[in-house]
Amino acid sequence: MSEKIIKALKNAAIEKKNRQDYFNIAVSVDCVIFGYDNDELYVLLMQSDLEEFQGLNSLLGDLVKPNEDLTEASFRILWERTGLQNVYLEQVHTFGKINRHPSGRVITTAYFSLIDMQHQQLNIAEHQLNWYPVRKVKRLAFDHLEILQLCLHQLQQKVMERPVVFHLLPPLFSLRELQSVFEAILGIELDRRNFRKKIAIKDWIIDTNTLEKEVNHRPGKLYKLKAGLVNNFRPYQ
Amino acid sequence: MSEKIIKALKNAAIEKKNRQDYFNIAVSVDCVIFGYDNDELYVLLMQSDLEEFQGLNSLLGDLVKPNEDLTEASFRILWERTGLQNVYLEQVHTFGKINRHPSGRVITTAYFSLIDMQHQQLNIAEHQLNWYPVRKVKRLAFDHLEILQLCLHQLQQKVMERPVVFHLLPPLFSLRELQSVFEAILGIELDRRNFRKKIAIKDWIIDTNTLEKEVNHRPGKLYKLKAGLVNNFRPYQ
DNA sequence: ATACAAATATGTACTAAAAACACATTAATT
DNA sequence: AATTAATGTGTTTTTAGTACATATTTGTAT
Repeated sequence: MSEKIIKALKNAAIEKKNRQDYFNIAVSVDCVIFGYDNDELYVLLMQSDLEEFQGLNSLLGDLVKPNEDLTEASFRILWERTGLQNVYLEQVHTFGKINRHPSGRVITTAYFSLIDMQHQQLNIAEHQLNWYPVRKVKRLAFDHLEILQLCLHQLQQKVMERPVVFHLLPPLFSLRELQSVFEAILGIELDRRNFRKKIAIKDWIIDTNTLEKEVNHRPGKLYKLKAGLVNNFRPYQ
Repeated sequence: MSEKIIKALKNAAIEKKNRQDYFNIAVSVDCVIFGYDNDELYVLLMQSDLEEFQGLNSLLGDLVKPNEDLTEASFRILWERTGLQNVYLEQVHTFGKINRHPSGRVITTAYFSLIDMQHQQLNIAEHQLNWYPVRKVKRLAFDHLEILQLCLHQLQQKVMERPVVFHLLPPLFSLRELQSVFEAILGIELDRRNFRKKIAIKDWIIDTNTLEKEVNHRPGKLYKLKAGLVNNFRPYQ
């Protein structure tokens, strides 16, 4: 982007008519909010009440405000719709097809977010949000299914390389739970012994010398994430 | 994105005043165009004639038109500025900081592109474009240095996994040239024997049973990319 | 024509990582 | 005390990656 834009913008500031030609694409963000519970990966969706998409669910999204960073907009959405702060967010892709939105030209930047749905208390009811198992989601409004699939794919790519899955778990977790999260995300079964070896090498977690409670079998050791490994947080306010 | 946007858009269509609140972010694309020549990775840059960035170079970019896909916009820029069609393009990231552009709110989606700068004939002169060795680029206008670095990083991540480097080479190339491209992108030296083994396993290239010409030493065999491996092309018109 | 220089071409031994696989241990339940 | 259902750990095998040396081909200089 360069002098061509500069001229366009300066002209736009002067000639109101021209302005319409350059400022007529709306910008939104959409959040794919992943959660994990009981060996299953979930995504948080809302009912679309748009005629065109009657009965379909959609991702949580909103237009970006003029004085708002893209990332800020995503944090705001999470805050407004779920009451959550300090959430892990990662940009994935920007979708820009001309007719992707029935009501006008809207480009959207997709983020995915990982939250501990078991222990974070969400204000789900008041915004008609619900958790759905990712593998059962077959249709969504807009191009949101494509967005969901790409975000899942990106998560799958990343999950063994970077310590991100811990955002889906409570602060203390067993190796069994950790393995289940990986299996839910990757959609495959893993060998327990090899998995533990791999995790040990990564040096992501610390043995807390405490044990699971309230399980009806031999309790597993509880681990926590090593400090200083995660920095992609940002509170909304 | 959902009913909230719908309402906003429908209101916007009716109330002109409101419209300004939603359609006041400009959208641009910026292209990081990589080329390769003589053991060096280059990037195509233009002079910024914006006062704020006097004497600095910038990437090639432009505002996205209301009736234009993001990808189309990138292909258009490449076509308009270089005369090239059938170029490899890949979206990398969208940059949305509020003050990233001195003349107004502009979010930009970055793409990188790989072209064969030795054999494609570019209309470089007429738009004051020049090739610069990537490793020597220390400053750019706007946030373009950050964009360049992220695109390079993404290219580095991708290069061993997917057959993309071939876009930087002519249709026939020697293993020596191929290795040099990898070395230029990754910024490290590779062992010739191990490199060849790795490439052989990937099954990306075919021996054409022809030899290099006009080299003042023993000529190497020429190879070509296997058919059907590349599908991310799109002509602009 | 011969020797030399500069590149291509290729194979093997060693090391590290990944995959396959089995048995002992703990705590709750009966 | 025996049973059940999980946790916890180690070894072998296979695969992939790294380090490394010599023969071959062509052009050039003598």
